[in-house]
Amino acid sequence: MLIKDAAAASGLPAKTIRYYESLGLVQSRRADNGYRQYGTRDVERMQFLARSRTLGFSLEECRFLLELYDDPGRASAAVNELARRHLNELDDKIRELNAMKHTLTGLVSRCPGNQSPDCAILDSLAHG
Amino acid sequence: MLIKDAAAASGLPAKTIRYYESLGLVQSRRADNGYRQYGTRDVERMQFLARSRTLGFSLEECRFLLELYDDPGRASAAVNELARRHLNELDDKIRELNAMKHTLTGLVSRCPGNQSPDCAILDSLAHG
DNA sequence: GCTTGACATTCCCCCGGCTGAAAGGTCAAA
DNA sequence: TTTGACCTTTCAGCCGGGGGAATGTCAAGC
Repeated sequence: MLIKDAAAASGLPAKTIRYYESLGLVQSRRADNGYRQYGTRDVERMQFLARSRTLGFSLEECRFLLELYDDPGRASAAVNELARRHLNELDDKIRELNAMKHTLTGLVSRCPGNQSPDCAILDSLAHG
Repeated sequence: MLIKDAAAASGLPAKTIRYYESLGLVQSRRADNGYRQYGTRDVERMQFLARSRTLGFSLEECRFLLELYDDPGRASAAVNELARRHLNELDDKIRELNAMKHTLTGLVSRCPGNQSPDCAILDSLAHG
């Protein structure tokens, strides 16, 4: 299977697959012409990465998750711990975005949005 | 006022002030020795930028907001429109993070987190 | 007068996670 | 044989800065 088909099968762009290979997250055999060759196993690894990224894990976290996946002697506690840490980061980001949203929503409601220059948003940005 | 004091007064790191200057978001006079000199006006501009960034606006959006702020002939509609667009982006990001959170929360609750290798999180990453 | 330390300057590299472009090699079909 | 769709590598850039090197400036203390 060539990279384009692996990309279609995994959902990762071909460019991203090459990038992940440069980071050692994916391996590839090479055909005689130098083209990368992938099998089912490789595509599954890419899907694992794609799903991990969808959940917001960093590439280093993905690397760790793959290592755990490959290790039959793993303790699920290690996975659980990583996931909980990540959940906390997600909560932090969600809180931060909600704070932005609530502040901005209030400001937008007090900005007339017409042809006059008076604007609560600019006033707030300028003077706190 | 030297850059360190402007940093303390505005909340922006000195390094960030120089970076914003390189982007044309902030100006500076120079003393004879080449040091940047800032006045109240400059610090207010930095605070404007700091607050805009706190609300999640990109630097290009900040540039636009500053242009509007400087333009006495502005229509508040332009500000309102930008703010609403940004609110939509915030909503999109919040939704995305919440989707991650909900999926991951479910997986974490089904991962024992003990010494056994069986783990719903890894299972889900591996097989969807 | 001299040293010390805290400022300041410019410069370029690094982070994450890609994405695009350039310049070329390979291969099947028309 | 030529086209076009693949493939390869390498380099550069995006955003929003941060780190650190090498060097300049200046006030305070001895």
